[in-house]
Amino acid sequence: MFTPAPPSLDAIFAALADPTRRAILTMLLEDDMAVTDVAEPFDISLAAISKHLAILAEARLISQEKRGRVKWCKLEPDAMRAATIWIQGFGQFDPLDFDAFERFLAAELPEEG
Amino acid sequence: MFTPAPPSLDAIFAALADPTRRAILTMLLEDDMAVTDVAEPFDISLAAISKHLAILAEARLISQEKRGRVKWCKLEPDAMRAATIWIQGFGQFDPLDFDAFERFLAAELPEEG
DNA sequence: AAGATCGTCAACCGAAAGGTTGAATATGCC
DNA sequence: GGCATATTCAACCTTTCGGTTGACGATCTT
Repeated sequence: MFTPAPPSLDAIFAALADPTRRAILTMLLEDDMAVTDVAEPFDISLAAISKHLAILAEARLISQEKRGRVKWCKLEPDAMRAATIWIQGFGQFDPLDFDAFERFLAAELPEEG
Repeated sequence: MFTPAPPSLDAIFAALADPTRRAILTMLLEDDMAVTDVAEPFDISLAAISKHLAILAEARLISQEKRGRVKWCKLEPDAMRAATIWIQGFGQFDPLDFDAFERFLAAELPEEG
């Protein structure tokens, strides 16, 4: 198809809900990567990684371009921006207990590396 | 438990991945609501809504307080903020094709009301 | 006390998620 | 051509998800 359907918030948030996929996105922040290289640090099969990448691509969080036998994966920030925009539709949150928030982040973020 | 576990990004994004739950959050933006009133506009059973609310509460996107026989649901923006913070860890996205982005929003947002 | 209302629980269901393995399909290299 | 590499496909399995229904425990009302 020439004009593919826009990614849904369903697809975007669902894609982001999996820790493996979030880790993949973080890896792609560094550089574009081939599927095999994406798979390398994980303990799951290459086929499973391939599926994860398909889900990320479906949500348009990444794009995939095949050059030769290698399929390159590239971060596509637009979909993530769409997610934040939706969330920010919830308005200016009240200015808030930043200490508690920092503690929350300190506890949460190491989980992802 | 006195200090419940912090919500995981897994739970937050998974909670946001469902359109019914996003609609509920949007409703709660207006005002705190009782479970029955949350359920009213939807075509699914009260039990199903109750489960959705439990998932939102587990992710700490809402809190629930029982007063009398009524359980009040209240938006809790911290978890959403955590989600945006994670996403924004992806850095300053390149300034971008706003036309395309506007078109994307026009196509996507009506779905949620 | 009786009856209505609010909400959850428990058991069940079909579909989707996330994983596996083995075969298949391209492509690159000698 | 023949072999190795890169990736996906197909079939399968188990667990989770989103829904249903009916019974139940609380709580208000009369």
